[in-house]
Amino acid sequence: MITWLGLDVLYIRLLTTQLQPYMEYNFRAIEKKWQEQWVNSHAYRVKNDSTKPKCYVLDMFPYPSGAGLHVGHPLGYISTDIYARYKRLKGYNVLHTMGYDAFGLPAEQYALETGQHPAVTTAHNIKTFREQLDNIGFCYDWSREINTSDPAYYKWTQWIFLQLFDSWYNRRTEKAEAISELVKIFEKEGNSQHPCPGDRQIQFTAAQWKGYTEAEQRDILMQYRLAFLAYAEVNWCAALGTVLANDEVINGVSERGGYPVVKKKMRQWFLRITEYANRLLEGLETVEFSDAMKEMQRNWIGKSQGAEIKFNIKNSDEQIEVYTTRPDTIFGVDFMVIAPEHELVKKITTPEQQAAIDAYLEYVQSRSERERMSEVKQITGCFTGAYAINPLDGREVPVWIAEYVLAGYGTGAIMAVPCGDQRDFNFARHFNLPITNIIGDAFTGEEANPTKDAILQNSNFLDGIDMRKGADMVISKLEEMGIGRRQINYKMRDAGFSRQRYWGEPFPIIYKDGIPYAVEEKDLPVELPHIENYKPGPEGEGPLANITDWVNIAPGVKRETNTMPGYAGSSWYFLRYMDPHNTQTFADRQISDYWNQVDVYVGGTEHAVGHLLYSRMWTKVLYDLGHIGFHEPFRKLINQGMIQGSSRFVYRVRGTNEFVSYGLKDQYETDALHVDVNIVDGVVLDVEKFKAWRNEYADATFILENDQYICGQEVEKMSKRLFNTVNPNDLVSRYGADTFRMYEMFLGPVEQSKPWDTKGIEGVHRFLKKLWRLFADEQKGLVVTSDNPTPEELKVLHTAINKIDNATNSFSFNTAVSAFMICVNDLTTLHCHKRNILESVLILLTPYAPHIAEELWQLIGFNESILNAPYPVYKEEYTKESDFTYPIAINGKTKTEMSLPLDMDEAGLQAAVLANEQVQKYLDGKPLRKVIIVKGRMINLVV
RNA sequence: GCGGAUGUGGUGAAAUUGGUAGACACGCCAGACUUAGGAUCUGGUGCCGCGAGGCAUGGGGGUUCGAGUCCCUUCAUCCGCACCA
Repeated sequence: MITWLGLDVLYIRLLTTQLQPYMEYNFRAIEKKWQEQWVNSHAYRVKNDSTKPKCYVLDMFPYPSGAGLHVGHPLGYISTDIYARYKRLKGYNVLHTMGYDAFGLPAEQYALETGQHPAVTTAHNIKTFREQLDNIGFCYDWSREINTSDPAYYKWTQWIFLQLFDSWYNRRTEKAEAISELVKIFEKEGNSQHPCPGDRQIQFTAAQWKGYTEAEQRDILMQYRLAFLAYAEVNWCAALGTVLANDEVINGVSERGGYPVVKKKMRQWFLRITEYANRLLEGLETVEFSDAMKEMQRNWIGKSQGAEIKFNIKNSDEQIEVYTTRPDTIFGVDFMVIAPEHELVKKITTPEQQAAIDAYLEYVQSRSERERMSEVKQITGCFTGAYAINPLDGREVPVWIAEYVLAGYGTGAIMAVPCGDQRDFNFARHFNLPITNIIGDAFTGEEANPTKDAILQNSNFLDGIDMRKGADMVISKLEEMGIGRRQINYKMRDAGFSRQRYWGEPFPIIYKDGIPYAVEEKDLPVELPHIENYKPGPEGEGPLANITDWVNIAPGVKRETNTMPGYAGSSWYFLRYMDPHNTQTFADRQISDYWNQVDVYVGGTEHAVGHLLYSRMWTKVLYDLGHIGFHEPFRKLINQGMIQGSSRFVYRVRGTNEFVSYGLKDQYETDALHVDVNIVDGVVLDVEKFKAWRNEYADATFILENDQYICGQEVEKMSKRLFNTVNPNDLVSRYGADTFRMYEMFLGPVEQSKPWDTKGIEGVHRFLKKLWRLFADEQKGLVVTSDNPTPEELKVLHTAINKIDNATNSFSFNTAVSAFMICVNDLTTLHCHKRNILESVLILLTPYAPHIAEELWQLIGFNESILNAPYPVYKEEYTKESDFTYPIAINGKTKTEMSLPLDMDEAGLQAAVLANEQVQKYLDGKPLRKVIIVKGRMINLVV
């Protein structure tokens, strides 16, 4: 009987699907069909010229990691995809592209462990990423795909590096200029007009310049170049024979293996980004970044105004130069602190203190910079035995070294004013140093007071003077005495640009007798040689140093063996998309003039100070040198929030293979173990899948509650290691790309971070099915009519147009999705199947759910793709109301409401409200004190 | 320690300029249809209260006729960092 019926139903189903093959929402078939169609018709090819206005919409391109794409990646990609499609419908020529930031440490690390060449794993990972991206139906112009590890791409990364190498920053014209121009200046007038940014001590006349050897001249030029060589400390791990990133060092030992890590000075490349500090700061005024983002960049650049002051050392010819933002506090200086790395340490330490200083230096050597920054409560330091002399009153104060003063900032030395600076105060307390109070009652003796508004005391000629005024007086006095000067300082440091690694861009630099020269342009790219062994070279050099045939070009001629850091390729990739196949230049000037700035750039905040500052700097350099016509790369920036993982836990009873459900776990001694979120439905574990998940769990037993195993949960970073990653492919195959796209948007504002939760996806899927039913009925087939729409239907449509247009334009995609739902719900209630209404709905929907929109568009008879349809225009006349339901409040609390004409004036409204019985009841005869009427908003009666 | 962000129902969230807090969803409850349903549809759902009503946007204070929104203060959570003088 049951079989009979079942077969019967099946038969009818088959019959109907054969007769009306498209009448149910078969998203799998629809999405596959249109994705193929779009590829075949080159639907997303973009031309570099058009009569339409241009719009450049860009994602931060991904590093193709082995873990593949997780649901966090597409959040930003879907946003830009919607925006790009929206702008296209609005009549723009839209550049929307994707590529891969393919150089990086993980691939090299993997190669070290497995012997697999990074090029091979990278290519494999890119393939995976591409498949995952294609699944979601993005409108990228894939003919413009780029890969930073492709020689055809990094040829131009190297070329731009050479532009930096061949340039200097002219502080007079405030822009980068060719080194050859600088040489002409030196030949004419020496460097008196252009003090050396790398070393202020360097001063010479034209005659002296001409007398220098080539080596000497090039040494000097190196101090001016925007890409330059200098010595800097790196984290050196002797046991691993390699240099480590800060991340890889934990508590002074290597993360891998736990070997000791010390600092080692190495000659490395730097970018002189500090010369651009002020322009990077000013440029922020011209771009649309969030205030938070601008604030972070400003803080990173860290412009401060202050003074440099020289202190003599007692019984010595040496001087300590300090930078301070508070010259007004100079009479409150109770001691000096210099960085342990400071070159003066050797010179001024007294014999009695030598042993203590040596011991302290050894201690500092073991401390990572990160530790020195974050461990504030631990106060350490050591007295050098030397005394500095306050230049204004001759007071002698002890000179200490301490790790809280860093060599890289300012002059690497500070004058300590314990009554005004908390760190100095703590230091003085800890070492029992006397504290001079120069701010009277403002200083309690219990903590420092960094005020700028006190009246100075105990301050010699500044007594009774306001601090702000005092600062100026001190600077003038010091300048007069020739021992100090006003100085603007930036906390940003020059950017380290060398990595002792294999998987990065080789430098286009050769050394002749130790002097660096640029590789000729015609010899670019300097290709990364293929190697079999990824082990580091001698003395911490990169693996390239091992390839002697490659390194040694001729006797006395060697290649640079460092490679460029991860951010090299990403600092200019947005330019390459414009003209990706050009072999003559990185991007044709006419084409980059056409596309100009990226109009909207979307990516995570983690790049706030790295990538975004570097790419802004590179853009400015290329602009200065005349290669492009704009000096800020990104006109508008949207920061997508981080999708966090929502981890699930099972609780194993200690020493057994038995797992106890969350609610009962406290009755046992258990260990919490991460379990793959993909085998958990909500918090309910699929026990069978769990057993199959890993061999060790095959025989697992369970203590259930209500016949279910309930998992614990916690929000953590989404990571393969925590088994909380969700692959978009799984969701796409279950619900379709359109549902997935809309669900990611429906989750909340793009900018907001939130844990991933698949729960609500059903609601979005239901919405699309409901939309489908406005067009087609499984039994009756297509139900769209040509009837004229009613005012009510037009109102629903135009309310939706208005809301969705505005929401899309302002990246408020979550509210747009809800507007779609409201629209479809309303049309369903109205039984509206009219093409006049539905056509517009489909166009509105195209950016969000392009596959279903295109399918229905074709179903209702269009031959042309919906991708180029004209965006509906909102007409206010359809949504206008004549009445408004006023909330009536008494003393600010809403008590009732009244529907009144919108054009009624205030007097009329007041009369109508007071005449209302309900209102009279609430007023209860109390005298009216005030009536507040906001037309079209609310009415408030104050009694 | 510094910098940035975020706190609204059981959950994700919504709320132009200060003007009806909780739209839209998820979940849950009840019901309809159905052999069945992880399908579809209808109704309900912030909290307390039988009710009138009261209370609600992390806590406390303030400005205002009116505050999720503005100001002060405080707590919690997340992210970043180079103790930046």
